Amino acid sequence: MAAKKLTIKEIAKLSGISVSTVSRAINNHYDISPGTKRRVQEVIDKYGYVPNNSARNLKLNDARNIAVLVKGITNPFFTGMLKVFEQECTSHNYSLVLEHVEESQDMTEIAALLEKEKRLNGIVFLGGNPILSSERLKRLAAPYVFCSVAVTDRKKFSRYAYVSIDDRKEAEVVTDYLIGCGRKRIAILCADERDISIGSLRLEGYLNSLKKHGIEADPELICRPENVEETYTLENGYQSTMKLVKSGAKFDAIFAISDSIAIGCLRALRDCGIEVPKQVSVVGFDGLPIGKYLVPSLTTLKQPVEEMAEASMKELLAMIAERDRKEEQPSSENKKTAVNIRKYQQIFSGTLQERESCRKES
Amino acid sequence: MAAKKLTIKEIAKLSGISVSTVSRAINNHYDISPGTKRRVQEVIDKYGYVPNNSARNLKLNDARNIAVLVKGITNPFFTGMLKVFEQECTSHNYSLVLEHVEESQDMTEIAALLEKEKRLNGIVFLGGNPILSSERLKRLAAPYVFCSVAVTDRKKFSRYAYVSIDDRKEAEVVTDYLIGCGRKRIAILCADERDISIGSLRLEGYLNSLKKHGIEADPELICRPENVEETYTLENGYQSTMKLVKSGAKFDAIFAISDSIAIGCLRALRDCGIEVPKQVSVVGFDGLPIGKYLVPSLTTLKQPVEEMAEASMKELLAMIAERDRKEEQPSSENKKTAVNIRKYQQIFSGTLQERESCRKES
DNA sequence: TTGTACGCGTTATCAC
DNA sequence: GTGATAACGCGTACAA
Repeated sequence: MAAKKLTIKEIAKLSGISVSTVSRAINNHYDISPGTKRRVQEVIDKYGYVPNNSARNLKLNDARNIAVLVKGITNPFFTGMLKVFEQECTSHNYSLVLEHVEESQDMTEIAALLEKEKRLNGIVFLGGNPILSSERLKRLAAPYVFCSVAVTDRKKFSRYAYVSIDDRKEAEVVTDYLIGCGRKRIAILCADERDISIGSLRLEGYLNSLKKHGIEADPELICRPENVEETYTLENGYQSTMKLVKSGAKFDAIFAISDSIAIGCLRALRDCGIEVPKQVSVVGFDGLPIGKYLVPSLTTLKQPVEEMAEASMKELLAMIAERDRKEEQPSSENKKTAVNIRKYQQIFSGTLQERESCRKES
Repeated sequence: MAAKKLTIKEIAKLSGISVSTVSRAINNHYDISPGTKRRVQEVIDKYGYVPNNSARNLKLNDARNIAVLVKGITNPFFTGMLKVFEQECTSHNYSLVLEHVEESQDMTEIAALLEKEKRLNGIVFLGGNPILSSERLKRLAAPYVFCSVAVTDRKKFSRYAYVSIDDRKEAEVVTDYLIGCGRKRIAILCADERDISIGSLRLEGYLNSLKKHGIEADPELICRPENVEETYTLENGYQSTMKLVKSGAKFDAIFAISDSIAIGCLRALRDCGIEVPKQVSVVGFDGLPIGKYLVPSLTTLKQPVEEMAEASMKELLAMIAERDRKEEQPSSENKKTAVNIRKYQQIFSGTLQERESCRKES
């Protein structure tokens, strides 16, 4: 009755075989006879033995852990990615360590701690701003990849692997589109002034487009959240729009820098008796699945989330493999510098999905 | 330059103090002088030492891991909970191991493997159906709690800790409400016939309500998904509604058993030129934040997601603490049976949120 | 208050 | 092809 802990030693005893042979059987070593292997397997199955990962990790110095550090876990934009990360980890026999990072926290700091604590094999930085302590980053032993982090300055990122879209360009596409639809007074629901992440990039794209078309940017139409905890939320979209309407500013289109903001915006316009797209066109950003089902359905710039998540994982796994290879045959070169050497950088393209919230007639 | 691995031994050497004392310093033992403790801390800070968790786990036989097994990770209903789980884990110094379980997979099977592999301290079963291999469940050494799992049969669950709502009752509340609004021909967008989870419970609640009010259930109005991979999705709501409308059946209200389904439904009605709530009232279930912002805003039954997640974690942590206590002072009783002995079971109440998608006039 | 020595469960290296 | 044993990094009983 005493629930004796099942260890490899126990299994060895029960099967009348030495621990080393049992270990060989478990790990599919080449130098083991099919017969003994089968015998060991039978005992293992019978008692339901599962090796202790902690011991294994300690010995192998490999925990097979991949961490995903995400800023804003409730952001639906990340939800679709999370599933991909989880699947990729599982299929490659890694565990996914999910860590939510507060808005105010430094991702690199948490990563540094986590890396040592959990012996991470790799790290995905998901979302957030590009305030990177390159000092700390340099010290990370594990390969890492930035996914959907605002690449404000490519030079600054030149040493890192990242997967993202070109926020500036895509925001310009969106604005171009609105202008092409005949809109002249385009408001933007953007981020806080202190934002130095995708918020500022998308604003830049908007401004670039206006400039290109000879339209002067009107400060009245640049709406920033006030006293709002989180930018990319329904509530912020609602409040910002309300404020815009109440300001009395004239506008015939609104560019919301995320779909969540756009959805809140649509509701606010409705509450103000403003018809979409008859009086005002609205465009979102992200391409959340729900956009298609809204009334009116939401014109938006779709990001290829699954593909981006897949690309991130693929690259991370490749970097991990590369590093393992390097470590096996240590050459004269310094290992440290070789870790993130691939510098894989992929900018995905978004696609504008034209739907009801935007009217084309000028 | 050689990146020597930082171990407790290294720190000991660098600070001229023995390993055990360093260990004591790290773990805040009582029997250490403030002076040496400070000295050790300085060295640790200087070199950025972080203890190796694998070794620690192996020694303590405690990995401080809590696993969340979730069926349908992309379901927005779970997203809000995930954040709470993550926060609770972090604040109690546990790591969250997130594991997505495929629709067809057996959660208990995965739990059994994961438990041994990761030396889990506790398990949260999130969502999914109540097909439980009680044999396997009994074998789980770690405490576990079911969160938002359909409690079809309280007797069957009497031995487990769970947190949920009374799906049957709440669905009845929803249907009662529609009837109270003067609706007589109420369609339900429900789950597949094989469903034995919340889908069937909510259908039961619907049927109970009709019966109570002397309304005969019309098979034409019970809409089940066809060839749909996932039930609780926007697309399923859309398709089911389209089929209902095309069937020619007459109805003046629709009860969608989840908000996602309801949102798809609203869009389908719109595409069919059916006005909500003028011609048809629509009610959802779950209380997703987005419901408030839809046009029309969605009447729905709100589940207290955060509270439910908090309650689940609180209970799980309590069970873990209890078990630790028991193990320290092993009495005559069998440990095994004591593990999940608390049997904490909490049924939360939902709240009906009345909004635009439902009209009250009869 | 501090140091020494052992063991946690596993894998790899070496004999046989 | 198989078995004995050292080592991974840490915490702790025990000795000092």
